[in-house]
Amino acid sequence: MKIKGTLPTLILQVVEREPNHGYRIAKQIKARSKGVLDFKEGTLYPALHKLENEGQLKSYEQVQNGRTRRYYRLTEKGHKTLAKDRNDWREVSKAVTFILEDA
Amino acid sequence: MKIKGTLPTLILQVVEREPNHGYRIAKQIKARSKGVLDFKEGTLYPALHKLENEGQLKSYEQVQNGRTRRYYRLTEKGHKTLAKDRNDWREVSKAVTFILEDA
DNA sequence: TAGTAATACCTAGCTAACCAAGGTATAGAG
DNA sequence: CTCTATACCTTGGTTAGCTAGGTATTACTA
Repeated sequence: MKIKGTLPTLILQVVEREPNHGYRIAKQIKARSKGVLDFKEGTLYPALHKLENEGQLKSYEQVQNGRTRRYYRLTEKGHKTLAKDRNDWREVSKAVTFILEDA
Repeated sequence: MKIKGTLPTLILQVVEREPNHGYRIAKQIKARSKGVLDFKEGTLYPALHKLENEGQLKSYEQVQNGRTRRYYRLTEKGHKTLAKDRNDWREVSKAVTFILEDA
C-alpha cells in the first residue's frame, strides 16, 4: 500500500514553521515521521518547483557556510492552501480509517 | 489535495464482510464514507481486475433477478494483504497527521 | 592526501492510479 | 415508450512518485 498525494501539503507545513531549503525539508519530513515518509529527491524538487510555479511558495537564494542554498517561504496563497489541505486530510483520513476499522 | 492509493485496500475491506459485485462495492465505499470517497467506474473495474489477477480476489458469476453479476470474494492471500494494508494505513496516516498537526 | 560520505541541487524516463468520456445491455418506474 | 438506475467494460489522458542518472561542494577518514 502506497499513499500518494500528501507531499505538497507536507512541504507547505514544514515551510510554514520557517523558511527552509529543499534538502532540509525532505530530511525533516523523514525525521518527523520517524522514517515512515521518505520522499526521494526526484520527487521533492519537481514538487517544490510546481508549488513555486503555482504561487504557493516563493524562493530565494541564500549563502550559508560558503554554500548557496535555495530557500522557500510560504506565500499568502500557500497559507490558505495549507489550511484547506489540512481539512481535506482530516476528512479523507477519517473516512478511510472509518471503513478500514469496519466501524 | 487528492489522496491516491487506498482503493485496493478499501475494496478488500468491503469484500471481506461478504462477497460482493463491483457496482455495489463502489456504492458501499461511497456510502460508508458519507460521500467523501467516490471512485469512478473507470477506476473501479480495472482495480478489481488487477486484484483478481494478483490472486487477492476470486470472481464468479451469479444470476440475480434475471441479471448476471460478477461477484468477488476474498482469497487467503487477499486476507493477508488486507491485514498488512490496514497496518500500513495506520502507520502512514498517523505519520501524516502528526506532521500536519505540528505535534 | 586520496577517497568517501554527506550535503545540495537538478532532469529524463518510467510506472501506476485515477478520471473523463465513451460504449453495451437490462430492469423498473412513469 | 422513455428515462433512470443498475451493471459491466475500455481507451486515452494527467499526475505523483521512483529510479537512475548528472553536477558540485564540504567534511570526515584512512
